[in-house]
Formats: sequence, C-alpha cells, structure tokens
Amino acid sequence: MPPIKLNHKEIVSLIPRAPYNFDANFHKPAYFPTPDDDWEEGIYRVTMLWRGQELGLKFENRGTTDNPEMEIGIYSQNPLTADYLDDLIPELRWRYNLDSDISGFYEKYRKDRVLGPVIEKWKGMKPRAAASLYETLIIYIVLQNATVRRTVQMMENLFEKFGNKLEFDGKTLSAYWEPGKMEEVTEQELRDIKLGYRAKFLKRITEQFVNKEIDEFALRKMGREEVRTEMLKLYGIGPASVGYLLFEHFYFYDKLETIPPWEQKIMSRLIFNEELVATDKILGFFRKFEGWEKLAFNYIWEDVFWRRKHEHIEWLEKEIRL
DNA sequence: CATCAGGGCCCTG
DNA sequence: CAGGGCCCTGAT
Repeated sequence: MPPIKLNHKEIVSLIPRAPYNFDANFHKPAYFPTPDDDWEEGIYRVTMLWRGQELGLKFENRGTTDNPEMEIGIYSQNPLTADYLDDLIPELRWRYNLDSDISGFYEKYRKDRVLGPVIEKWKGMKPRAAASLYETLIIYIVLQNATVRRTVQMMENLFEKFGNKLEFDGKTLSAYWEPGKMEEVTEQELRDIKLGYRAKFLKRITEQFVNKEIDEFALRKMGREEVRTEMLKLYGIGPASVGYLLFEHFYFYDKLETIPPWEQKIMSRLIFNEELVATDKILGFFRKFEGWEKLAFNYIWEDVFWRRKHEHIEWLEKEIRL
C-alpha cells in the first residue's frame, strides 16, 4: 500500500505553561523506537488518529524552556474545519502535557544533593502521553515479558498489518488504527504476527474499547486510586503496567510503590553506586520527595538515558537487553 | 542440540 | 499467596 499523502496544512501556535523543555518532552531516549514518530532537535513529527481522521503533526520549537512556544503544522488529506481544529487543540495540550504545573517540584528540590543538578539540567521535563489510551495499552502489552528487540518486532508487525503509512512534510510515518480494525481479526491472526499469548490480551482490550466500556476522557478526571482500579480491570493489565500508566499517561507524579527488577538494577547504580540494592532501600530514598516521588525517579532515569546518547556507560549497556 | 529467561499477567490450588 | 504456563527469540 502506497503511503497516503497529507497535502493540506494548517498552522497553529501554542504556548505551554513554563517551564517547558521542548526536546526533553518530545523525545524520550529511554523508550523503544516506534515507526509513528521522528525527532530531531527542535522538531518532532508524529502521526495522530483523531475523530476518524489521520493526521500528521509537525511540532517546532519557537521558544525557550522559561519562555516556551511552539508552532504546530497539522497535515491532513482533506481540509479541516474550524470546529475540528477547536476540538483538536485541547487534546494536543493534554497529550503533550502543556498545562500541568510542576513549579513546586523545582522550588522544593532545587538544592537537593542528588536531584538538584538533574533538575537544573532538565528543567521543564514532564511525562507526556502522546498517544491515545488504546494505543498506549497496546504498547504496554507488547512490552510485557519481552526484550526490546522483540517488542520492536511486535510493534512493527502490528503497524504493518493494521496501520496506514502517512506522508507529510517529506517524511513517511506509520499511523495507529481504530480499535474496530483489530476487532475484525481472530486471535489466531494476531498469533500469526508473533504476538504470542498477548494476542488474547489485545483481543479482549480491543473489544472493551469497541464496546465503549472505557471512557478515556472520564478517566482523566478521576483520582489516582480510581484510575488504578479501572485500569486493573483490563485483561492483561497488571500492577507493572498500571504503574507506568499512572505516571506516563495520566500524569500522577506521586506514589512510587513498586520498582521492577530492571529498574532496580539501574537505580542501584545511579543512586547507591552498587550493583544491586534492595527495592525497599531505593523506595526509602525516594520517600523524601513526598508528593513528587515518581517525577523525581523519572528525572534521574531520563537523565542517564540522555547521557547514553553521547557517552558509553558500560554497566548500562549490559542492562539494556536487546 | 536443549534449556532458559525476558520492561508480566492470569489462573489454579 | 506461591508457582506454573505462556509466544517467541537470542544467549549459553
């Protein structure tokens, strides 16, 4: 299938709440790569499926961390109406976390021995959902019990089978699909593209979205515990996936409760300079960042993956299993 | 060659 | 609440 050309373009300008670090928010070096987006300094391109339309988005940095501004090129196959755009903008503000206020975090921990320097370096960095809840759940399912290479393989197979390719601004990127498209296939067809036992999880979750049993917009208004309870009802979503969802998708910055083994190894090195420290001890370290435990964890985490881009860190390479 | 664990989760006893 | 099984892949 040749790519769909998105020849119409609208431009909007948005001002995030300061501080907002453009590159640290659009590019997350700790994530495995997916074919739906593309980053270079100051420019981020991504596809988006919104209200039945396939879009190409090009974000360009037009400001600074303390005085942030961005221009967004919105590419589409057919012209977009003013109503459509009015509805899209708030969604972009949510997905790229333009509005949440993290100034309290900086005021409190600016002088912290461990966190202070990292905050200084990455001021204005936040988690961002980027994708819809359905799309994010697919990612968490294929992450489970798999190495990065295998996760990448599964995502590629999924995009190949269900997604379209969109061409805009000289690039071709893959787009996600409506749940209905995956609903049509059998579990066996999903197994055929090497999803293994995860095929059942995806089928069941897809069904729940097709039947409109999950309302992402209602979830965004709920409190943390309520969201946790709702997400745990999803077949194939357990405590580890929920831990990521709460922070990365629903922007709860507090309550660090569990540390998966992989993160435990890396945090042991970063904080205690030891090979392996008990999770209780690591949790104890983060307890002092009350109300911001997850965000504190995330700053230290993202920092080492950014460093990895231009610095060889031997022990880290061993932990990143491809 | 066979065996095993991996950015988990479900189900059973 | 502990432990087996699960898809597939690369490491040993």
